[in-house]
Amino acid sequence: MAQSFSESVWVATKKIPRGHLATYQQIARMIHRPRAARAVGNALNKNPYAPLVPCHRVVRSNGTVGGFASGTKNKVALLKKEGILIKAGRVVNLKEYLIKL
DNA sequence: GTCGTGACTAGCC
DNA sequence: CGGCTAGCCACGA
Repeated sequence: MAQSFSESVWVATKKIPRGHLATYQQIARMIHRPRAARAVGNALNKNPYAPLVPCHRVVRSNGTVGGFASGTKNKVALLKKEGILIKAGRVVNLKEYLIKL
């Protein structure tokens, strides 16, 4: 499949199971670009699969939600709805929610 | 074809 | 512990 870097990002993000999270670095690693965490964020920002790609399940390696196009608060509320607790814009027990490769 | 920007990460002071 | 700098990749102008 001649998928572009961005497309690979969206595909990898879509694979995130409900109730689980992934870091930008993790996504970058999935697509064989462990140094492209920045590009991952850039791709998700422009993702044409808006509601299809759970970009809200992608957070920073630090556990902070980071920034989101539709408003971080909106994403935080959505994550909470999936059973993920957010505290002060940060994911609680991030390690427990992280997906396994 | 070159420059600048962005939802990042890791290292250094 | 906190802030800043450098490196990374892709895309738009």
